[in-house]
Amino acid sequence: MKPFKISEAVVRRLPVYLQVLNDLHMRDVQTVSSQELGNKLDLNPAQIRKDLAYFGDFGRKGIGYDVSYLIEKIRQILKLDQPLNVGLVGAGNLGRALCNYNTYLKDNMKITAVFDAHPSMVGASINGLSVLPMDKLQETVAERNIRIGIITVPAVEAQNVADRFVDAGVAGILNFAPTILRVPDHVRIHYADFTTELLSLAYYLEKEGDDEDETVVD
Amino acid sequence: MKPFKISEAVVRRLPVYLQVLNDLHMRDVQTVSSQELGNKLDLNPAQIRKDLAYFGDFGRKGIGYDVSYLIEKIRQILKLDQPLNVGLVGAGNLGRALCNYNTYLKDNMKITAVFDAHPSMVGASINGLSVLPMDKLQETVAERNIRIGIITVPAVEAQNVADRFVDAGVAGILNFAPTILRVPDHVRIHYADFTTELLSLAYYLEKEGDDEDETVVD
DNA sequence: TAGATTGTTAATCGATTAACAATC
DNA sequence: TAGATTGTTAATCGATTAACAATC
Repeated sequence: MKPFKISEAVVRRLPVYLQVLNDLHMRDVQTVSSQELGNKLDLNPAQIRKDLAYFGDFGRKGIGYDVSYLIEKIRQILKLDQPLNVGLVGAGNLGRALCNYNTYLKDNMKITAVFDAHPSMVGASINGLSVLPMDKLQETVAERNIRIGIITVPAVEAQNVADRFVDAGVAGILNFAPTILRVPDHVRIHYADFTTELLSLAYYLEKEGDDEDETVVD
Repeated sequence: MKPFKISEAVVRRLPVYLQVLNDLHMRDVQTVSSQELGNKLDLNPAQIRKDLAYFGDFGRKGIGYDVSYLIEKIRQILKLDQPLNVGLVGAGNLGRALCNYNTYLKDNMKITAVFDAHPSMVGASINGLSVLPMDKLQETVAERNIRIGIITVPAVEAQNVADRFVDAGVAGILNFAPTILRVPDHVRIHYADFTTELLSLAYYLEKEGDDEDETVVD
């Protein structure tokens, strides 16, 4: 077969599949069908099969998917089968929360450096990491082979931090600040701004006392 | 015109428009065209015009959109023109971070109660709020008219907390735990799991030493 | 008036779903 | 073998984009 591009929608579902599969694995489930996965995720089974089939023939007709094998394969696809070092700028509440989440980002992906522009914050210890000053960013990214930068600073400082990460040579950025950032094409940027989720959630709330499901405009 | 449903993709873009418009407003920009908005957001101008036109005729031909007026209108659409109380369960690092973000969730949307199952955490003060025990959840949601619940507890406890929120009568839930939750149809649930964003970001990183933009499979 | 830009229809594009032969 | 379930093609659905008349 020839190379082809996988759509973002597909890639975005892979971590979700992984989540459910890890859960099944923990509960010693050996095999799962696209039907069962679809039930758990509220997705069409055909879509799940199609998503997985982009990357290979992972299932067995009449049987389903071997849970452990599929976990291994998805981890390979997401490149989680190799070490991936992450740096974080902004040692505030959110930054500290993410550092402590480190256990959740299974094995190979790891926050290995934390930076903060505030002199008073430098030297503090967060989950075993000593907070570094911003002027150490460039060299630390190189030394520790950091390939992803996480931004947890206020919106006004986010672009500046992004520029520093780009200069230092990271390949991807995850931005938690509620602002759009400009980065060169070769750097991939994802947004994790919960305010977007929260505000769009407000749209769907019924007026108090209402009962209907439909969202309407007249 | 007759009632019709607005797609999720459209609703999800509204908060992003609001973000950029607020920024323009702060910089005293009076008027903006769909072209300019499109440049800032990397979106097609026609898409922006179409999105806004679902809700009304907010622009002026030959001129563009009045920034203040459009902000007002989008806030109305998202129901941010009325008070909306939010409760949060899980006073860990992430929960505390969100409480401190309170200033970001402009004016009307506000975290007005924080709960935690840990007795040692109860009574602690977070950004002016005293942490309440879980058995106060039901009555507090009613008393303070809380309509959205935020979940920032570990994955294993998330479903239980969601059930409590549902029983207490919230209309929407924002879940930060990396797990899929089951809620009745009349409760709207949104996910703010950053691990999904982080793992899918890993997929797009070039292998070290590579240079090309294309993501391929063979 | 001439230039700009909206609101909207029609065309295009892409993603989801249904259906089914292959096969475990 | 009979039942189950994949991988994949074709059909459907929905979202994005282009184009342009209306009009400021």
